[in-house]
Amino acid sequence: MATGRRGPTPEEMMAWRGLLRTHALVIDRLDTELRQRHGIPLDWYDVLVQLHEAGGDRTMSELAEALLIVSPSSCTRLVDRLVAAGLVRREVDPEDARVKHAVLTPEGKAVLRRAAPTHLAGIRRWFTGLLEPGEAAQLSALNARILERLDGRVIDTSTLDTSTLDTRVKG
Amino acid sequence: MATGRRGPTPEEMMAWRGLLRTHALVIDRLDTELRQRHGIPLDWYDVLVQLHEAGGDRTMSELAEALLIVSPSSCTRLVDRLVAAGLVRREVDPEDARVKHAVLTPEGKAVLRRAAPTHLAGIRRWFTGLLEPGEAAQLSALNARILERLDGRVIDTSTLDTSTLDTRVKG
DNA sequence: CGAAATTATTTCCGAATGCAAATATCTGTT
DNA sequence: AACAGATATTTGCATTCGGAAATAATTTCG
Repeated sequence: MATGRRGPTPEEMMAWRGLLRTHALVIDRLDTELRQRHGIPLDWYDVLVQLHEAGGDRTMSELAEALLIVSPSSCTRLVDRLVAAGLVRREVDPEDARVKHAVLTPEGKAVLRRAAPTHLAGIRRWFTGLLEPGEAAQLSALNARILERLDGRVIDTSTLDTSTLDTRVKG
Repeated sequence: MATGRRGPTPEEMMAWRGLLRTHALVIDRLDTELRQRHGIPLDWYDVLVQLHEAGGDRTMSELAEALLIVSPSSCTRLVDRLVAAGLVRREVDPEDARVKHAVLTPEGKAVLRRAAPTHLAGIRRWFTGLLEPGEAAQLSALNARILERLDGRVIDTSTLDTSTLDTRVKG
C-alpha cells in the first residue's frame, strides 16, 4: 500500500522556517528595545497591555490565558516581579476569595504609557513596516485561517500509528 | 509639530498578534508530539536536523547560528544533553583545537530517521495543511520579504530620541 | 621568539521555567 | 452543619536559561 505523501512541500517548509526565524528575530529586537529604552522586558510589557485592555484588572487565570503562558506558575511569578517593581498590585476577588486579581497601579499605567510608543513603532519598524501596503492584511488573514482551524484540533493519542512509535530516548 | 503616525494599523496589529499566537500554538503541538512519540523535545530534533543537513557535522558556532539560539552557553548545554543521550558526540577540530564539532552518532541518525515523519507530518497537520493551496507559498514570500529587509537593520542607539527615554524601572 | 590581543567554547551564577504537590476557598450532598 | 470533591492560585524542586568571567588555543606584531 502506498503510504501517500505526508511531508510538507519545499514551499511549506520554507513557510515554517520563515515563521520561526521571523518570530525569533522580531521578538529579540522588540525585547532589546524595550529593555534599553524603558528598562522592562517584553514579558512585562505584555502584562501591562493585557491589564490595560481589560480596564486595568484581570484574574490570574484570565491573564495567563491572554498571555499565551501555558503554566499558571509562570504567570504567578511573572506577576510577582511586576508587583515587586510596583507596576501591579494583587487583589482578592470579593465574590470568590480563591480568585486573585492583578491590578495596574498608577506607576504601571505610567510605564505603559511611556513604553507603548516605542513598542508600537517597533512593530512597524521590525515587522509590518517591512511589507508592502496591503501585505500585512494578507499575512493577518493567513494567520487567522490557521488559528481558526487549529483551535478545533487536538493531539489525538488514540490515532497513534504504533508502527511509527519507537523506544523513547532515555534521558 | 505633528509627530506623524508611528503606530501600526489594526491590520498590522492583527498580523503581529497572529504571528505570536500561531507560533506559540504550533510549537507547542509539535513539541508535545515529538516528546510523546519519540521521547525527544523539539530542541533536540532541531539539533539532529541541523547536523544532518550539514552532513552530520557542525562546529558549535555554526550550530548555534543555525538553531537561532542566541547564547553560546545554551548551545553548549543543549549539546551536552544530546551527548549524554548518545545521539551526538564531540570532536576537536584537527586544524584549530579551539573549535569543537558536534557529530551525529549512528543512534542520533536513527532517532532522526524515526522522528522525522512525525515532525514533518506535524508541520502539515498543524500549520501549512490548514491553508488553501498556494497560500503556503504566499506566507513564505511574506516572511522572506521581512527577513531580507530585517537583516540589514540594527537597533541604533544613537538615533535614540531622548525625549521618549525615561527612568528605567528599577528591578 | 614571546607578549598581547583575538577567537571558540565552556563554566559559574543568579534568574526563570514547568510540573507536581500544597494551600485556600468554594460547591454540592446529605 | 460537615465532609467530599472541585477550582484558583501558589510553592518546592529540579531543569534550563542568558550574561559575564574563565579557559584554551590561535594569531598578530614589536
